[in-house]
Amino acid sequence: MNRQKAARYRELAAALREDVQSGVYGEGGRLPSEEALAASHGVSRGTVRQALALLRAEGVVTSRRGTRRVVLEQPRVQSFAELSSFTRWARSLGEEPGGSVLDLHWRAADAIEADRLRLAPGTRVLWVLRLRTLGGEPVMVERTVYPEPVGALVAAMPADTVSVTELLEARGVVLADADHTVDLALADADDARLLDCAPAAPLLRERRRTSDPTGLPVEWSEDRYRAGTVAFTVHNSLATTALARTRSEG
Amino acid sequence: MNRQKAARYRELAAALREDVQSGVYGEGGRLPSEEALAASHGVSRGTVRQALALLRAEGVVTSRRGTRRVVLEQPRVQSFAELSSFTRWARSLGEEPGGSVLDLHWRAADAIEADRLRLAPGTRVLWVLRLRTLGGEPVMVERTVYPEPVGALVAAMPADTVSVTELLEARGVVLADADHTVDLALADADDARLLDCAPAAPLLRERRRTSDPTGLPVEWSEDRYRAGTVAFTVHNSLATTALARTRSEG
DNA sequence: TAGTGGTCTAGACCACTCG
DNA sequence: GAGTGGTCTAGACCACTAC
Repeated sequence: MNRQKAARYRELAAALREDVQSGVYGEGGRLPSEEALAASHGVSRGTVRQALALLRAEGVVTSRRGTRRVVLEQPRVQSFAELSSFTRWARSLGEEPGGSVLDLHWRAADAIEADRLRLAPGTRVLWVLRLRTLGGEPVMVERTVYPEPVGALVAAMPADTVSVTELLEARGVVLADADHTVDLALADADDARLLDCAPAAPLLRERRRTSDPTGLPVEWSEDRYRAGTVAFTVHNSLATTALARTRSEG
Repeated sequence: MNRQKAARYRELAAALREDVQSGVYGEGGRLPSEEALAASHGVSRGTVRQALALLRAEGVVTSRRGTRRVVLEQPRVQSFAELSSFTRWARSLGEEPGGSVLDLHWRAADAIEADRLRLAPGTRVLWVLRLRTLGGEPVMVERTVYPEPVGALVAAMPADTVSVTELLEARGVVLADADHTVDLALADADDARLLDCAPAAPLLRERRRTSDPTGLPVEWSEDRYRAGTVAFTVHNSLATTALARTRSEG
């Protein structure tokens, strides 16, 4: 099928991640030197460094010239896959994701949509309105726009499709990049009705454009979360950054 | 002073970033091959790859096996330094940052603060309340807690210090990692008074812990932005992620 | 001063894209 | 099949930390 062997450095990163998380070195403890890791895992120092760079980006370890790497507090990290898919995210939380398509139709892209999807205004796009639930409770209203080829795939999906993202991937659509903007919005009439909140109630809004490996936009979405249901967390460092979405602490 | 020569790959990244942004390759255009860049800049391919990895993380270019790298839409990227400092961020926007310390005192850390700063509960910490303005308009209320050594530096600062972060850095405090959580909060009485909004008005909340290169927490802060003034944006890809804060469009 | 991570090189092979 | 980026190696030197 679609299998391929993982790179050595990814395997190594996974192994080290597990060691760290099972407390082999202890929080605040020190990792072995790169040289030592290279020897003990039978790879070159370069490969060890690639693996450690991943852990660094995830906020699992620090790194500083002159000293061994230090184990940080356990971060909550999500893979790109979990971020792209509400369904995957919910499952990784151990919650039951649900959702229903409330509206779906083709229409001409307005100026904003065209800009976001890098299309000419007026190009045909598929517009979809979905309600997302977590354990049966309504949590988020999702308004998504798909360009022509992807939209056709979405439109052809059964009405009760649980995860659009997963099905798209099964159809060969590859998601590689996403731009998220998080801010605040007020519930409109639809939001209020669907999320069971007051009109003009504050919602956490995430707008997102996802692209394939070519840089071609695959979807543009505006998601509105009921207050207190989610928070977005980002770990960032001098070198790199990692995004996650969490269940709000309330 | 504190100067040091930048690494070759960072210089190269800066040069390429500039080329891309000045449209040398055009949006959607293709970069020269790694081999070609190595030759033309007189470095090895490894160094070129380090430089390109930076641009990849920033969302400036894509990368895919088998094809030249493609120029993406211009992303708004912020350095870690701009994210750590309200003042630097404001300046990079061309806006005039302002701020005033409204309250500042030593006290015993409560359970939450102790946890966030990885201290024992009851440890002495410095608590600071600040109002931040952009072009004279109140924009954000900042409640920050500093552990002992850093707190002493902050407490010793002149009351009209513009940028606490910059002054801390000048005093030798190095910021290396930050964890951000973005969600929604409702204005309490203080917020409402300071931000000139209604009590219980929705605000965009950012909670942040910043650490030094050792992994030792340096500050913990809860910032509340008036609705419509800022948004947080994140670019993330299969490999990496980059965070930014933007002036809200609304 | 010894040990460590950061940078850089030179070369190799592989997996993938595209004409 | 030619060209490209992804992975991996082996070795070198440097900057910094900590003793």
